[in-house]
Amino acid sequence: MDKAKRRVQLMNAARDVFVKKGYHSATVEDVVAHAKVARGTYYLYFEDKRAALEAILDRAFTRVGMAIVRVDTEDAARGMEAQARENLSRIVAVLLEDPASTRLLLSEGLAADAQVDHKLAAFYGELHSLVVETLREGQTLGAVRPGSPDVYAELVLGALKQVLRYACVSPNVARVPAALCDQVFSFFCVGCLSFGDAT
Amino acid sequence: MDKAKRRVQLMNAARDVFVKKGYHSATVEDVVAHAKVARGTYYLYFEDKRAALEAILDRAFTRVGMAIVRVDTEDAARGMEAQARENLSRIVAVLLEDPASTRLLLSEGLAADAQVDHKLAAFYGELHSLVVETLREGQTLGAVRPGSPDVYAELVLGALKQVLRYACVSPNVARVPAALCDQVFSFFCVGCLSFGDAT
DNA sequence: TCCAAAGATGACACCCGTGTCAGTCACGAC
DNA sequence: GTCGTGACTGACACGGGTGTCATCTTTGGA
Repeated sequence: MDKAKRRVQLMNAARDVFVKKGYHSATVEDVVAHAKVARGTYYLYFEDKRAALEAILDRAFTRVGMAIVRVDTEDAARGMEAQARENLSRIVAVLLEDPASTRLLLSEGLAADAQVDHKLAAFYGELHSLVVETLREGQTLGAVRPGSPDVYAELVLGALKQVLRYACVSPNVARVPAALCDQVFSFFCVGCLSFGDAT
Repeated sequence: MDKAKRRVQLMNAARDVFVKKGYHSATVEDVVAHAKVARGTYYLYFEDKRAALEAILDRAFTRVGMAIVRVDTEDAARGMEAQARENLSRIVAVLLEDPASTRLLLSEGLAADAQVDHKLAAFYGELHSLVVETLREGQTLGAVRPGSPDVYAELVLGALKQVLRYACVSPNVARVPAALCDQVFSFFCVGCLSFGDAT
């Protein structure tokens, strides 16, 4: 088995173990047991326990990054709404492809190692900025309602994160990603309450 | 200093330390140092490290629980919209009162101890059920748009959690809770995108 | 003033996970 | 066949955090 393969094998074992037991309760011993490999082997591929988690997250970052395409306001052929909608389904599709990694990606907070937390925070920070910028632009074009873009960004990202976490945990929801995306998108467009316009 | 006071003192010290260093990197030593007390004293008030976190969360659960008032569909004097809005501001107010505890409450996931995670999951599970039930009732009354109540519940809770986490971390946003609540409520009512109705 | 009881202390022993490293194994080259 | 290289192994030593407990301190009642 070549080096890259083994590394991936260890990453996937780590991913599964981390999801199952939680990063902290999981031991390197658990990981190598799951990968059917000796403890020493792990350290040939990763510096320490954290390194595997970082590798898993980096892989997830890359995947998500590739799924995001900036909305082109000039492209008349594909309306902004359609582009936004497609972005959403692409992102959802990518994240549901590997639910275990997604769960790790979404377990932000006081969770893991300080260094990893920092990395996650940076990722979400960039995401936040991207969304804020997009929303701001949308506001000048009248496609986004007035209001603080920062707050909107948190609302949108939070809703999305939570629903994806939910979908990754109870996979029956994830059976029909299209339906999920539709409801999420409609939620962003018209909310869920039908009281009069509540500005 | 009486027993109850000291217990609260230790809880608050633990809360601050846990938020600052993260639950796992924080040691009991850190907690007692912050509380200006000896290590042994801690164990007079809590069985182990986890117990303090559990106590903090229990306190937070209670506070949130008291802030939630079931919407009375019969009460003509106070419309449902007003009641919902008041619920929102009450909850936000309570959570912003003690940002540190709130951050711990919101750090769901693969984070802390398995037992604590279980407790948190149960709390959010109940919250989810409550929201789902409310939304379902709202749908029969035409106050909630059609769509899966489960998905709506996750979207609403996720958005709320994220925006509150944000407010607890960067307190400048929390300066005007009323404005925050307004934007959140409007988000739930009409979304943030103003494309045509996107069902 | 003295004593008892409750509260507080911190040195200590234990545990458990980590990371290392000297040795084994498998495989391809000659 | 045998030699060399690179992957793999797992026993071991180390470190750091936990929880305990024998001892000290404080308080308040007699």
